[in-house]
Amino acid sequence: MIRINYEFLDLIENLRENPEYQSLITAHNFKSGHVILDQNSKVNNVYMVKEGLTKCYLTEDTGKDFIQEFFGPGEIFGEVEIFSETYSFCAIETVSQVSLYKITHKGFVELLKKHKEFNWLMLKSLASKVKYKAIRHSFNQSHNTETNLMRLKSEHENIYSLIPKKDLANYLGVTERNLNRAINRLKESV
Amino acid sequence: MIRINYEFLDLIENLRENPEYQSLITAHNFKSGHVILDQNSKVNNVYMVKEGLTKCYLTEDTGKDFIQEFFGPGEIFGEVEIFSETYSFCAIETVSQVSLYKITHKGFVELLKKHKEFNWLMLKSLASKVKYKAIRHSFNQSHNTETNLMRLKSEHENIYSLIPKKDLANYLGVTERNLNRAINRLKESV
DNA sequence: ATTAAGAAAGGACAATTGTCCCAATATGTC
DNA sequence: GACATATTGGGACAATTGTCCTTTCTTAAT
Repeated sequence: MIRINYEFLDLIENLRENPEYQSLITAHNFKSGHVILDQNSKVNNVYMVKEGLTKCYLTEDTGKDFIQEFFGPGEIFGEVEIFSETYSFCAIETVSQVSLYKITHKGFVELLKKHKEFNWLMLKSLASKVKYKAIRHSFNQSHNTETNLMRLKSEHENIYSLIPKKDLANYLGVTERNLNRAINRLKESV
Repeated sequence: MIRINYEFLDLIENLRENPEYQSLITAHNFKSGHVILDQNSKVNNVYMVKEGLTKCYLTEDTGKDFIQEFFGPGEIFGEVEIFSETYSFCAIETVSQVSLYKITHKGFVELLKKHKEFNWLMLKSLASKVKYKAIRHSFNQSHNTETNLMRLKSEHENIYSLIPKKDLANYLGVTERNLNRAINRLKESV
Protein backbone atom coordinates (compact mmCIF):
# COMPACT_ATOMS: atom_id res chain seq x y z
CA MET A 1 0.00 0.00 0.00
CA ILE A 2 2.95 2.33 0.58
CA ARG A 3 5.05 2.12 -2.54
CA ILE A 4 8.72 3.01 -2.64
CA ASN A 5 11.48 2.78 -5.24
CA TYR A 6 14.87 3.77 -3.91
CA GLU A 7 16.66 2.45 -6.98
CA PHE A 8 14.90 5.00 -9.15
CA LEU A 9 15.33 7.75 -6.55
CA ASP A 10 19.07 7.11 -6.51
CA LEU A 11 19.27 7.43 -10.27
CA ILE A 12 17.40 10.74 -10.27
CA GLU A 13 19.59 12.14 -7.50
CA ASN A 14 22.71 11.08 -9.39
CA LEU A 15 21.41 12.72 -12.53
CA ARG A 16 20.90 15.94 -10.60
CA GLU A 17 24.60 16.04 -9.83
CA ASN A 18 25.28 16.17 -13.54
CA PRO A 19 25.16 19.83 -14.68
CA GLU A 20 23.50 18.78 -17.90
CA TYR A 21 20.41 17.67 -16.02
CA GLN A 22 20.46 19.98 -13.03
CA SER A 23 18.08 22.54 -14.47
CA LEU A 24 15.85 19.80 -15.88
CA ILE A 25 15.04 18.27 -12.52
CA THR A 26 13.76 20.79 -9.99
CA ALA A 27 13.06 20.28 -6.28
CA HIS A 28 9.90 21.38 -4.46
CA ASN A 29 8.36 21.20 -0.99
CA PHE A 30 4.77 20.91 0.15
CA LYS A 31 2.91 20.85 3.43
CA SER A 32 0.51 18.06 4.29
CA GLY A 33 -2.86 18.29 2.58
CA HIS A 34 -1.65 19.96 -0.60
CA VAL A 35 -3.13 18.85 -3.93
CA ILE A 36 -0.23 18.48 -6.36
CA LEU A 37 -2.27 17.14 -9.24
CA ASP A 38 -6.02 17.32 -9.78
CA GLN A 39 -8.14 14.69 -11.48
CA ASN A 40 -9.04 15.44 -15.13
CA SER A 41 -6.42 18.15 -15.45
CA LYS A 42 -3.75 18.62 -18.06
CA VAL A 43 -0.48 17.11 -16.89
CA ASN A 44 2.70 18.85 -17.94
CA ASN A 45 5.19 17.30 -15.57
CA VAL A 46 6.34 14.07 -14.08
CA TYR A 47 6.95 14.00 -10.33
CA MET A 48 9.01 11.80 -8.07
CA VAL A 49 8.59 11.75 -4.31
CA LYS A 50 11.85 12.37 -2.50
CA GLU A 51 10.57 12.32 1.05
CA GLY A 52 7.18 11.99 2.69
CA LEU A 53 3.92 10.40 1.62
CA THR A 54 1.28 11.23 -0.99
CA LYS A 55 -2.01 9.58 -1.80
CA CYS A 56 -3.15 8.84 -5.32
CA TYR A 57 -6.93 8.69 -5.57
CA LEU A 58 -9.88 8.79 -7.94
CA THR A 59 -13.15 10.53 -7.18
CA GLU A 60 -16.20 8.73 -8.56
CA ASP A 61 -19.54 10.16 -9.70
CA THR A 62 -20.99 8.81 -6.45
CA GLY A 63 -18.77 11.25 -4.58
CA LYS A 64 -16.71 8.41 -3.17
CA ASP A 65 -12.93 8.62 -3.23
CA PHE A 66 -10.98 5.48 -3.99
CA ILE A 67 -7.30 5.49 -3.10
CA GLN A 68 -5.07 3.67 -5.57
CA GLU A 69 -1.82 3.82 -3.65
CA PHE A 70 0.28 5.79 -1.25
CA PHE A 71 3.45 6.97 -2.93
CA GLY A 72 6.62 7.20 -0.86
CA PRO A 73 10.25 7.88 -1.82
CA GLY A 74 11.16 7.08 -5.42
CA GLU A 75 7.61 6.68 -6.66
CA ILE A 76 6.63 8.48 -9.82
CA PHE A 77 3.35 10.02 -10.93
CA GLY A 78 2.25 12.02 -13.94
CA GLU A 79 4.11 9.62 -16.22
CA VAL A 80 1.18 7.50 -17.36
CA GLU A 81 -0.43 10.53 -18.98
CA ILE A 82 2.56 10.91 -21.32
CA PHE A 83 1.89 7.52 -22.82
CA SER A 84 -1.89 7.55 -22.75
CA GLU A 85 -1.98 11.17 -23.97
CA THR A 86 -4.98 12.04 -21.81
CA TYR A 87 -5.83 14.20 -18.81
CA SER A 88 -4.98 12.96 -15.36
CA PHE A 89 -7.18 10.13 -14.16
CA CYS A 90 -6.06 10.42 -10.51
CA ALA A 91 -5.55 13.22 -8.05
CA ILE A 92 -2.36 13.38 -6.00
CA GLU A 93 -2.39 14.88 -2.54
CA THR A 94 0.29 15.03 0.15
CA VAL A 95 -0.55 13.28 3.41
CA SER A 96 2.58 14.51 5.21
CA GLN A 97 5.28 17.06 4.59
CA VAL A 98 6.60 16.14 1.16
CA SER A 99 9.61 17.05 -0.93
CA LEU A 100 9.71 15.98 -4.55
CA TYR A 101 11.43 16.34 -7.89
CA LYS A 102 9.72 17.66 -10.98
CA ILE A 103 10.60 17.09 -14.65
CA THR A 104 8.73 18.44 -17.66
CA HIS A 105 7.19 15.88 -19.97
CA LYS A 106 9.55 16.99 -22.69
CA GLY A 107 12.58 16.46 -20.47
CA PHE A 108 11.21 13.16 -19.30
CA VAL A 109 10.70 11.83 -22.82
CA GLU A 110 14.21 12.90 -23.72
CA LEU A 111 15.61 10.97 -20.77
CA LEU A 112 13.56 7.94 -21.76
CA LYS A 113 15.05 8.00 -25.24
CA LYS A 114 18.64 8.82 -24.38
CA HIS A 115 19.33 7.23 -21.05
CA LYS A 116 19.27 3.43 -21.15
CA GLU A 117 19.20 2.90 -17.42
CA PHE A 118 16.48 5.49 -16.95
CA ASN A 119 14.44 3.81 -19.64
CA TRP A 120 14.83 0.43 -18.01
CA LEU A 121 13.88 1.69 -14.56
CA MET A 122 10.78 3.27 -16.05
CA LEU A 123 9.76 -0.05 -17.57
CA LYS A 124 10.41 -1.70 -14.21
CA SER A 125 8.41 0.92 -12.38
CA LEU A 126 5.38 0.54 -14.66
CA ALA A 127 5.56 -3.25 -14.51
CA SER A 128 5.73 -3.06 -10.75
CA LYS A 129 2.60 -0.94 -10.67
CA VAL A 130 0.77 -3.41 -12.87
CA LYS A 131 1.79 -6.35 -10.74
CA TYR A 132 1.07 -4.69 -7.43
CA LYS A 133 -2.36 -3.56 -8.54
CA ALA A 134 -3.24 -6.99 -9.83
CA ILE A 135 -2.32 -8.74 -6.61
CA ARG A 136 -3.84 -6.13 -4.38
CA HIS A 137 -7.22 -5.91 -6.10
CA SER A 138 -7.52 -9.63 -6.44
CA PHE A 139 -6.90 -10.08 -2.75
CA ASN A 140 -9.27 -7.31 -1.78
CA GLN A 141 -12.09 -8.65 -3.92
CA SER A 142 -11.67 -12.15 -2.58
CA HIS A 143 -11.52 -11.40 1.14
CA ASN A 144 -13.61 -9.53 3.68
CA THR A 145 -12.63 -6.26 5.31
CA GLU A 146 -11.20 -7.94 8.37
CA THR A 147 -8.80 -10.06 6.34
CA ASN A 148 -7.87 -7.12 4.11
CA LEU A 149 -7.07 -5.05 7.15
CA MET A 150 -4.91 -7.81 8.63
CA ARG A 151 -2.95 -7.89 5.41
CA LEU A 152 -2.27 -4.15 5.58
CA LYS A 153 -1.20 -4.44 9.18
CA SER A 154 1.23 -7.19 8.29
CA GLU A 155 2.78 -4.86 5.69
CA HIS A 156 2.96 -1.86 8.02
CA GLU A 157 2.41 -2.50 11.68
CA ASN A 158 2.22 1.18 12.54
CA ILE A 159 -0.46 1.75 9.91
CA TYR A 160 -2.83 3.75 12.16
CA SER A 161 -0.19 6.34 12.93
CA LEU A 162 0.78 6.72 9.28
CA ILE A 163 -2.62 6.96 7.65
CA PRO A 164 -5.93 8.46 8.86
CA LYS A 165 -8.88 6.09 9.23
CA LYS A 166 -10.78 7.77 6.45
CA ASP A 167 -7.94 7.15 4.02
CA LEU A 168 -7.58 3.57 5.14
CA ALA A 169 -11.29 3.04 4.43
CA ASN A 170 -11.00 4.69 1.03
CA TYR A 171 -8.03 2.50 0.20
CA LEU A 172 -9.97 -0.64 1.04
CA GLY A 173 -13.07 0.63 -0.74
CA VAL A 174 -15.31 0.39 2.32
CA THR A 175 -17.00 2.83 4.68
CA GLU A 176 -15.36 4.04 7.88
CA ARG A 177 -18.19 2.38 9.78
CA ASN A 178 -17.29 -0.96 8.31
CA LEU A 179 -13.59 -0.42 8.88
CA ASN A 180 -14.31 0.24 12.56
CA ARG A 181 -16.23 -3.00 12.80
CA ALA A 182 -13.30 -4.89 11.33
CA ILE A 183 -10.90 -3.23 13.78
CA ASN A 184 -13.09 -4.27 16.70
CA ARG A 185 -13.36 -7.84 15.53
CA LEU A 186 -9.57 -7.99 15.28
CA LYS A 187 -9.21 -6.61 18.82
CA GLU A 188 -11.62 -9.20 20.20
CA SER A 189 -9.81 -12.06 18.54
CA VAL A 190 -6.50 -11.27 20.29
CA MET B 1 -12.60 -5.56 -19.95
CA ILE B 2 -11.53 -6.90 -23.34
CA ARG B 3 -8.20 -5.27 -24.03
CA ILE B 4 -6.78 -4.88 -27.52
CA ASN B 5 -3.73 -3.19 -29.00
CA TYR B 6 -3.67 -3.30 -32.77
CA GLU B 7 -0.80 -0.82 -32.97
CA PHE B 8 1.48 -3.24 -31.17
CA LEU B 9 0.15 -6.21 -33.14
CA ASP B 10 0.97 -4.43 -36.39
CA LEU B 11 4.51 -3.80 -35.28
CA ILE B 12 5.05 -7.44 -34.35
CA GLU B 13 3.64 -8.64 -37.64
CA ASN B 14 5.87 -6.25 -39.52
CA LEU B 15 8.87 -7.47 -37.57
CA ARG B 16 8.02 -11.01 -38.55
CA GLU B 17 8.41 -10.09 -42.21
CA ASN B 18 11.99 -9.16 -41.49
CA PRO B 19 14.18 -12.28 -41.82
CA GLU B 20 16.27 -11.11 -38.89
CA TYR B 21 13.34 -11.51 -36.52
CA GLN B 22 11.40 -14.30 -38.19
CA SER B 23 12.85 -17.09 -36.09
CA LEU B 24 12.61 -14.97 -32.96
CA ILE B 25 8.85 -14.60 -33.08
CA THR B 26 7.01 -17.90 -33.43
CA ALA B 27 3.30 -18.50 -34.04
CA HIS B 28 1.12 -20.96 -32.10
CA ASN B 29 -2.48 -22.09 -31.94
CA PHE B 30 -4.64 -23.25 -29.05
CA LYS B 31 -8.13 -24.55 -28.55
CA SER B 32 -10.49 -22.96 -26.08
CA GLY B 33 -9.83 -23.85 -22.44
CA HIS B 34 -6.08 -24.30 -22.76
CA VAL B 35 -3.86 -22.99 -19.96
CA ILE B 36 -0.97 -21.16 -21.60
CA LEU B 37 0.63 -19.92 -18.42
CA ASP B 38 0.12 -21.16 -14.86
CA GLN B 39 0.18 -19.06 -11.73
CA ASN B 40 3.46 -19.21 -9.77
CA SER B 41 5.38 -20.78 -12.61
CA LYS B 42 8.65 -19.75 -14.19
CA VAL B 43 8.02 -17.57 -17.23
CA ASN B 44 10.43 -17.88 -20.11
CA ASN B 45 8.51 -16.19 -22.86
CA VAL B 46 6.42 -13.19 -23.70
CA TYR B 47 3.21 -13.79 -25.61
CA MET B 48 1.03 -11.63 -27.79
CA VAL B 49 -2.49 -12.57 -28.77
CA LYS B 50 -2.99 -12.49 -32.52
CA GLU B 51 -6.58 -13.68 -32.66
CA GLY B 52 -9.13 -14.85 -30.11
CA LEU B 53 -9.60 -14.20 -26.43
CA THR B 54 -7.72 -15.24 -23.28
CA LYS B 55 -8.46 -14.58 -19.65
CA CYS B 56 -5.85 -13.48 -17.15
CA TYR B 57 -6.75 -14.51 -13.61
CA LEU B 58 -5.41 -15.03 -10.12
CA THR B 59 -6.44 -17.86 -7.83
CA GLU B 60 -6.67 -16.87 -4.16
CA ASP B 61 -6.15 -19.00 -1.06
CA THR B 62 -9.93 -18.98 -0.65
CA GLY B 63 -10.19 -20.92 -3.88
CA LYS B 64 -11.78 -17.96 -5.62
CA ASP B 65 -10.58 -16.92 -9.05
CA PHE B 66 -10.36 -13.24 -9.81
CA ILE B 67 -10.11 -12.27 -13.46
CA GLN B 68 -7.85 -9.31 -14.16
CA GLU B 69 -8.61 -8.82 -17.82
CA PHE B 70 -9.54 -10.51 -21.04
CA PHE B 71 -6.74 -10.16 -23.56
CA GLY B 72 -7.66 -9.81 -27.22
CA PRO B 73 -5.52 -9.05 -30.30
CA GLY B 74 -2.26 -7.20 -29.62
CA GLU B 75 -2.30 -7.70 -25.88
CA ILE B 76 0.87 -8.94 -24.25
CA PHE B 77 1.42 -11.16 -21.25
CA GLY B 78 4.48 -12.66 -19.60
CA GLU B 79 6.31 -9.34 -19.90
CA VAL B 80 5.81 -8.08 -16.35
CA GLU B 81 7.79 -11.03 -15.02
CA ILE B 82 10.86 -9.89 -16.95
CA PHE B 83 10.95 -6.65 -15.03
CA SER B 84 9.83 -7.92 -11.64
CA GLU B 85 12.06 -11.01 -11.94
CA THR B 86 9.54 -13.25 -10.23
CA TYR B 87 7.31 -16.19 -11.03
CA SER B 88 4.01 -15.55 -12.78
CA PHE B 89 1.39 -13.95 -10.59
CA CYS B 90 -1.48 -14.69 -12.99
CA ALA B 91 -2.64 -17.65 -15.00
CA ILE B 92 -3.54 -17.24 -18.65
CA GLU B 93 -6.18 -19.42 -20.24
CA THR B 94 -7.79 -19.30 -23.66
CA VAL B 95 -11.55 -18.71 -23.72
CA SER B 96 -11.88 -19.23 -27.46
CA GLN B 97 -9.72 -20.57 -30.24
CA VAL B 98 -6.56 -18.51 -29.97
CA SER B 99 -3.53 -17.88 -32.13
CA LEU B 100 -0.60 -16.04 -30.66
CA TYR B 101 3.04 -15.05 -31.08
CA LYS B 102 5.75 -16.10 -28.71
CA ILE B 103 9.13 -14.47 -28.04
CA THR B 104 11.75 -15.63 -25.57
CA HIS B 105 12.57 -13.27 -22.75
CA LYS B 106 16.05 -12.89 -24.15
CA GLY B 107 14.74 -11.92 -27.57
CA PHE B 108 12.23 -9.61 -25.99
CA VAL B 109 14.82 -7.75 -23.96
CA GLU B 110 16.98 -7.40 -27.04
CA LEU B 111 14.10 -5.85 -28.94
CA LEU B 112 13.44 -3.49 -26.04
CA LYS B 113 17.01 -2.29 -26.13
CA LYS B 114 17.51 -2.08 -29.87
CA HIS B 115 14.19 -1.15 -31.34
CA LYS B 116 13.04 2.37 -30.39
CA GLU B 117 9.46 1.98 -31.55
CA PHE B 118 9.12 -1.39 -29.88
CA ASN B 119 10.44 0.11 -26.66
CA TRP B 120 7.96 2.98 -26.84
CA LEU B 121 5.00 0.71 -27.53
CA MET B 122 5.99 -1.41 -24.56
CA LEU B 123 5.99 1.67 -22.31
CA LYS B 124 2.60 2.63 -23.75
CA SER B 125 1.23 -0.86 -23.21
CA LEU B 126 2.31 -0.95 -19.56
CA ALA B 127 1.01 2.55 -18.91
CA SER B 128 -2.29 1.58 -20.48
CA LYS B 129 -2.55 -1.42 -18.17
CA VAL B 130 -1.89 0.77 -15.15
CA LYS B 131 -4.48 3.32 -16.18
CA TYR B 132 -7.14 0.80 -17.13
CA LYS B 133 -6.73 -1.10 -13.88
CA ALA B 134 -6.93 2.09 -11.83
CA ILE B 135 -10.15 3.24 -13.45
CA ARG B 136 -11.74 -0.16 -13.48
CA HIS B 137 -11.08 -1.08 -9.86
CA SER B 138 -12.07 2.33 -8.61
CA PHE B 139 -15.38 2.09 -10.42
CA ASN B 140 -16.01 -1.46 -9.28
CA GLN B 141 -15.32 -0.65 -5.64
CA SER B 142 -17.55 2.40 -5.71
CA HIS B 143 -20.61 0.89 -7.38
CA ASN B 144 -22.89 -2.09 -6.84
CA THR B 145 -23.02 -5.15 -9.07
CA GLU B 146 -25.93 -3.83 -11.11
CA THR B 147 -24.11 -0.64 -12.05
CA ASN B 148 -20.87 -2.52 -12.73
CA LEU B 149 -22.71 -4.88 -15.03
CA MET B 150 -24.33 -1.97 -16.89
CA ARG B 151 -20.90 -0.52 -17.45
CA LEU B 152 -19.64 -3.77 -18.98
CA LYS B 153 -22.69 -3.97 -21.22
CA SER B 154 -22.07 -0.46 -22.45
CA GLU B 155 -18.54 -1.50 -23.43
CA HIS B 156 -19.61 -4.75 -25.10
CA GLU B 157 -23.28 -5.16 -25.81
CA ASN B 158 -22.91 -8.81 -26.78
CA ILE B 159 -21.13 -9.60 -23.54
CA TYR B 160 -23.19 -12.69 -22.68
CA SER B 161 -22.28 -14.40 -25.93
CA LEU B 162 -18.58 -13.60 -25.56
CA ILE B 163 -18.00 -14.55 -21.95
CA PRO B 164 -19.54 -17.27 -19.74
CA LYS B 165 -21.50 -16.16 -16.69
CA LYS B 166 -18.98 -17.66 -14.34
CA ASP B 167 -16.17 -15.63 -15.85
CA LEU B 168 -18.24 -12.46 -15.77
CA ALA B 169 -18.85 -13.03 -12.06
CA ASN B 170 -15.16 -13.66 -11.46
CA TYR B 171 -14.28 -10.51 -13.33
CA LEU B 172 -16.61 -8.45 -11.18
CA GLY B 173 -15.48 -10.23 -8.02
CA VAL B 174 -18.96 -11.44 -7.06
CA THR B 175 -20.77 -14.78 -6.97
CA GLU B 176 -22.79 -16.09 -9.87
CA ARG B 177 -25.85 -15.88 -7.66
CA ASN B 178 -25.35 -12.20 -7.17
CA LEU B 179 -24.64 -11.63 -10.83
CA ASN B 180 -27.94 -13.31 -11.68
CA ARG B 181 -29.78 -11.02 -9.32
CA ALA B 182 -28.20 -7.99 -11.00
CA ILE B 183 -29.18 -9.32 -14.42
CA ASN B 184 -32.78 -9.74 -13.27
CA ARG B 185 -32.97 -6.28 -11.80
CA LEU B 186 -31.73 -4.85 -15.10
CA LYS B 187 -34.36 -6.83 -17.02
CA GLU B 188 -37.14 -5.53 -14.79
CA SER B 189 -36.04 -1.94 -15.19
CA VAL B 190 -36.42 -2.02 -19.00
C1' DA C 1 -11.54 29.94 28.63
C1' DT C 2 -15.01 29.34 24.98
C1' DT C 3 -16.56 28.11 20.78
C1' DA C 4 -16.36 25.94 16.45
C1' DA C 5 -14.85 22.32 13.46
C1' DG C 6 -13.78 17.90 12.61
C1' DA C 7 -12.06 13.34 13.60
C1' DA C 8 -13.40 8.99 15.80
C1' DA C 9 -16.65 5.49 17.56
C1' DG C 10 -20.60 2.99 17.46
C1' DG C 11 -26.13 1.95 17.72
C1' DA C 12 -30.04 0.73 14.77
C1' DC C 13 -31.88 -0.49 10.69
C1' DA C 14 -31.73 -1.21 5.51
C1' DA C 15 -29.56 -2.96 1.49
C1' DT C 16 -26.48 -5.89 -0.65
C1' DT C 17 -24.05 -9.95 -1.18
C1' DG C 18 -22.72 -14.78 0.06
C1' DT C 19 -23.81 -19.62 1.13
C1' DC C 20 -26.29 -23.60 0.54
C1' DC C 21 -29.40 -26.03 -1.80
C1' DC C 22 -32.65 -27.81 -5.25
C1' DA C 23 -34.98 -27.77 -9.80
C1' DA C 24 -34.81 -27.13 -14.71
C1' DT C 25 -32.48 -27.27 -18.89
C1' DA C 26 -28.98 -28.34 -22.15
C1' DT C 27 -25.11 -31.46 -23.82
C1' DG C 28 -22.84 -35.29 -24.94
C1' DT C 29 -22.24 -40.44 -24.72
C1' DC C 30 -23.43 -45.05 -25.03
C1' DG D 1 -34.04 -43.39 -25.96
C1' DA D 2 -31.65 -43.45 -21.43
C1' DC D 3 -28.20 -41.85 -18.70
C1' DA D 4 -24.62 -39.15 -16.64
C1' DT D 5 -22.74 -34.49 -16.46
C1' DA D 6 -22.46 -29.68 -16.88
C1' DT D 7 -24.65 -25.28 -16.95
C1' DT D 8 -28.14 -22.18 -15.57
C1' DG D 9 -31.52 -20.05 -12.51
C1' DG D 10 -33.41 -18.97 -8.36
C1' DG D 11 -35.48 -19.73 -3.18
C1' DA D 12 -34.32 -19.18 1.68
C1' DC D 13 -31.58 -17.71 5.08
C1' DA D 14 -27.06 -15.88 6.97
C1' DA D 15 -23.35 -12.71 6.88
C1' DT D 16 -21.49 -8.55 5.52
C1' DT D 17 -21.61 -3.92 4.43
C1' DG D 18 -23.90 0.68 3.86
C1' DT D 19 -26.71 4.57 5.55
C1' DC D 20 -28.07 7.61 8.92
C1' DC D 21 -27.53 9.56 13.10
C1' DT D 22 -25.82 10.61 17.82
C1' DT D 23 -22.13 11.06 21.07
C1' DT D 24 -17.57 11.80 22.57
C1' DC D 25 -13.08 13.60 22.16
C1' DT D 26 -9.50 16.34 20.01
C1' DT D 27 -7.72 20.23 17.91
C1' DA D 28 -7.62 24.87 16.41
C1' DA D 29 -8.94 29.48 16.46
C1' DT D 30 -10.53 33.62 18.66
